[in-house]
Amino acid sequence: MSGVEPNPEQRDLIEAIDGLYLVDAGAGTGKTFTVTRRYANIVDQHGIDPSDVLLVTFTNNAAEEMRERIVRHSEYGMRELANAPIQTFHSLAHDILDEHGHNAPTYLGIDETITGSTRIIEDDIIEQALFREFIGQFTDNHPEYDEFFTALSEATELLDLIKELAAKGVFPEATGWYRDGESHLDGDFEAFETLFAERNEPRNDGSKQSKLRSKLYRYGTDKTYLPEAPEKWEIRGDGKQIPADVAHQVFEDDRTALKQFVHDVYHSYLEFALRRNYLNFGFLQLFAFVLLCEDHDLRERLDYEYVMVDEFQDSSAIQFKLTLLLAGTNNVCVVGDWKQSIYSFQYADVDNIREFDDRLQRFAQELNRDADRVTFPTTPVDGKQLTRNYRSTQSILDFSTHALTTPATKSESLDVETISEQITPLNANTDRDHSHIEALTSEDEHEAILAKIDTIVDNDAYAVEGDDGQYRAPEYGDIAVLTRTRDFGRDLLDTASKYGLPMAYEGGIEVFRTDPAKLLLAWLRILERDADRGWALVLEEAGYTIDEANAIIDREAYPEPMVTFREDLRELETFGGVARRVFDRYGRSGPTADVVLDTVQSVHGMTTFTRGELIRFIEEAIADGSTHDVDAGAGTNAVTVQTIHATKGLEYPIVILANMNANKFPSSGGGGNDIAYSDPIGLRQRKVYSDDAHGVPHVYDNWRTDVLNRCLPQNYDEERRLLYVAVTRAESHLVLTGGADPNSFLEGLPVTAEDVEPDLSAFDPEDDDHSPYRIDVPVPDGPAHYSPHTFIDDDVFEGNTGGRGMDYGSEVHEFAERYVLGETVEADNTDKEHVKALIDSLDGETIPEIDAFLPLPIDDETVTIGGIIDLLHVTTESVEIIDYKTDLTTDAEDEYEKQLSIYYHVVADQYPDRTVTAEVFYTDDGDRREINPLSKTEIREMVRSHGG
DNA sequence: GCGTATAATCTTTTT
DNA sequence: GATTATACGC
Repeated sequence: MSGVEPNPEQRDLIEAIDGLYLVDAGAGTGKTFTVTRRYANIVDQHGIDPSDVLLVTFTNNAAEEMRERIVRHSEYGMRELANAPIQTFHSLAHDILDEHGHNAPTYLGIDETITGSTRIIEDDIIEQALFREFIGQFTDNHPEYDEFFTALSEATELLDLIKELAAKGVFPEATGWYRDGESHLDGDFEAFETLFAERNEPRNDGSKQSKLRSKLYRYGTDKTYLPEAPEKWEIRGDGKQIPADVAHQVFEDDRTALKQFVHDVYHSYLEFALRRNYLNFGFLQLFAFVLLCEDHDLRERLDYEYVMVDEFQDSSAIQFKLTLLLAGTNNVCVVGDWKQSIYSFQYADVDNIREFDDRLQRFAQELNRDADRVTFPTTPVDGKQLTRNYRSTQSILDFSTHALTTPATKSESLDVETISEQITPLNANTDRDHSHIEALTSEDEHEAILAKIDTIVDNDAYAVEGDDGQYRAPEYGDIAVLTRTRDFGRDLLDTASKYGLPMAYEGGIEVFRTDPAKLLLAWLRILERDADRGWALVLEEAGYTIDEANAIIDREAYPEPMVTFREDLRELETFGGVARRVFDRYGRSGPTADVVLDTVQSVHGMTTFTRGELIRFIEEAIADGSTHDVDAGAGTNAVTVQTIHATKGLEYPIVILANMNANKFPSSGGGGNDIAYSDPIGLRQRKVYSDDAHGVPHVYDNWRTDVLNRCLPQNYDEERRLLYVAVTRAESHLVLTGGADPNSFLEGLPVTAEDVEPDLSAFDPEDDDHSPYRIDVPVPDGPAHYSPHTFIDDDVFEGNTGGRGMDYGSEVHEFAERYVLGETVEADNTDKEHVKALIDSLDGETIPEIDAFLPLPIDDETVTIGGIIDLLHVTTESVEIIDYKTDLTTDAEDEYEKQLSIYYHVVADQYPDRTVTAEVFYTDDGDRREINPLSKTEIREMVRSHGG
């Protein structure tokens, strides 16, 4: 990070506060620093107050960081800035609607209102579930649209389309489209024709057919077209190009019915959402835009004296327009870096920054068509640059520019010169440049990465700069592995844990693909119809072999405790309750389980799902791989694994860019939607429903859309920008890795990949996660209602410490725990020696200090009794519960069995397949005594008689 | 050696 | 759906 004093470029921007600015701020150039100082400079002016200055960021975290840093450098304190408009577009839109948006929907002919209780749906899969419910109603009410639904493979495609239209500013009114929305749906023939002509140019000086003609080779293959569709030879022509008039033929199509259909779905869904009292992120911006557009008084009241937008390359069309509506003067400053625009799937439009001037004029004109909405002059736009990079060495910066000019496929040709001209070169702030920029490939890429990490850690050749400016050998925490896909990261994490290398995954994970979710799904399936698939997983989890499980399922002779558990679950009224009980039983109380629980509970809260529908919901969530953020609780010194998208804005001394493999990065393909939209071609349907000559319904493919799709060039620019983002995270060293089939990025970048055979002999795979003895015992979700000690007669302990002091017991217990964990501890008294001898004598696995609890239905309530098991001795056949008794009481098993019975049932319920025993271990004389566990009924009696 | 036709193989990111 | 590898013809 830059020092306390801004450099001249930064100072220039900090001081230029009046007027329109487009700032090209490359990676690591101290953007946040400069923006916060500029903000401080603006509010330090006489007569300007934080409420006059809008500062937009794209994440809430970024907003908070900005706020904190401004506090440090302006005369304002946190309290004064707490309500200042430093926020995301979404939260700003939310605030505006909250305060003034009650009737905003009426501008679109919707009678519903937005209230303080209108919720914001953040979870995609929940919105999808609601949307399916909506579509169910819609199809019932609109049989006239049946043919569109017949041609649609998945209803939620319509939701994606609606979100895209909302992000581009295309909204429906009661009848027709808001403002000039419809023109977007009709596309732009001229723009299309340009693309078409480009794609249709013959190659190799006219000797080779055009790309377009080559692509149309498969026209009609595996397709059914209506009879009036042209033949393949008519479309392709007989020369090197396809006939020019094909452009007209495919573009001109009657889209009236399709537009009407999309309009009605869109408008009804807006009504549905408001009726159900929710909005998604896109609708938030939609209504804020409409409100600011229509309510001139409000717009003038709300507008800001100064507007700054950070990370402008991440903005969508609607956000650009919102910026214009919110600016009261031309004191508008947008800051960003087109090279880091990687969020197009979130409707970010890189041309907002790359073609800033054009868009500014066009949007302002559009908005001013019927009223003066953009009241300030939109020229001149002053360009500024930040070119001093405080993050990386010069060799990494030089390397990074190649990322933007490397072909993504073997055949892609790029205009390297034109691209290079658009890149503002960055200069490293440091003269030191000892960077390793390396590449490797290996059949076993995961192992090769681990071996590489092992080479790097503690190696002075890969020295990194410490906090004190001194160079030191790297540690695990200095390294980040970045990947294109989550899957690769997760697999790598598994491999790392196998070899005991500290590694943590940060970012969203596919929560529903995790263990807790699968267990929940299994039990829901069992509840629903004793489904074999459910039992199979539950039995496997309990340690049954596949053969044993199959036998049990065939005979429907399910283990007693499991049947009891199933009946317990039946009693529960909510899905959240079922989920909680399942997670409790399996001791899944981590953050992942929490997220699953939250999601299930909110599904229950927002929808009217039956159990069957919930099962389908989870199945779909698994299939979708929908993700949620989970707090992974990363270790202090561990290698970070992230997707490239998740790593934006961060930096690491050493970056390993992994999974540089064909078909992975960049990924190829991507299926077509049944209803698609793009700027030049507008709204299109890919399939058309029609009756054939015999009156039998058939779905036909739309030949026009088939040709149109092939006219749109495949564009890998964003993949290159992703590559660029990954490379520019590195401060000092960079390693690129690939597998057996490396991609063309790895082959095209100026670095030679060495093929390696990973040597992992240095690793000691302790592998305790994969022990055959592994056992998980349920841990309490909160404080237990009772400790087992409650039931033990106090007289047993009375005066039996033998003068050794009250802490003696804890000392022995602690010794035992540490000894089991393999720490070096000294047995300095006879009790400890006895404990040591005991532990040494046990084969299999020993697990110390395990929380255990037993939920026990008693009368109308569930009483939970919980405690800590001192030691579990586990083999593949048996589990032995051992409780150390350090007091001098002997022959007290009758009392101790009350305590150990609790533990016994917890473990026995969990592992019906193993022989479970419980015993006390008198540490004073090393005597072991097995107890006879009380039955659950006896325990119930015990609790009742105790007054519980 | 070059161009065209055909078959085989892969298919994501998240505020 | 798109790329790449391969077969085949000129």
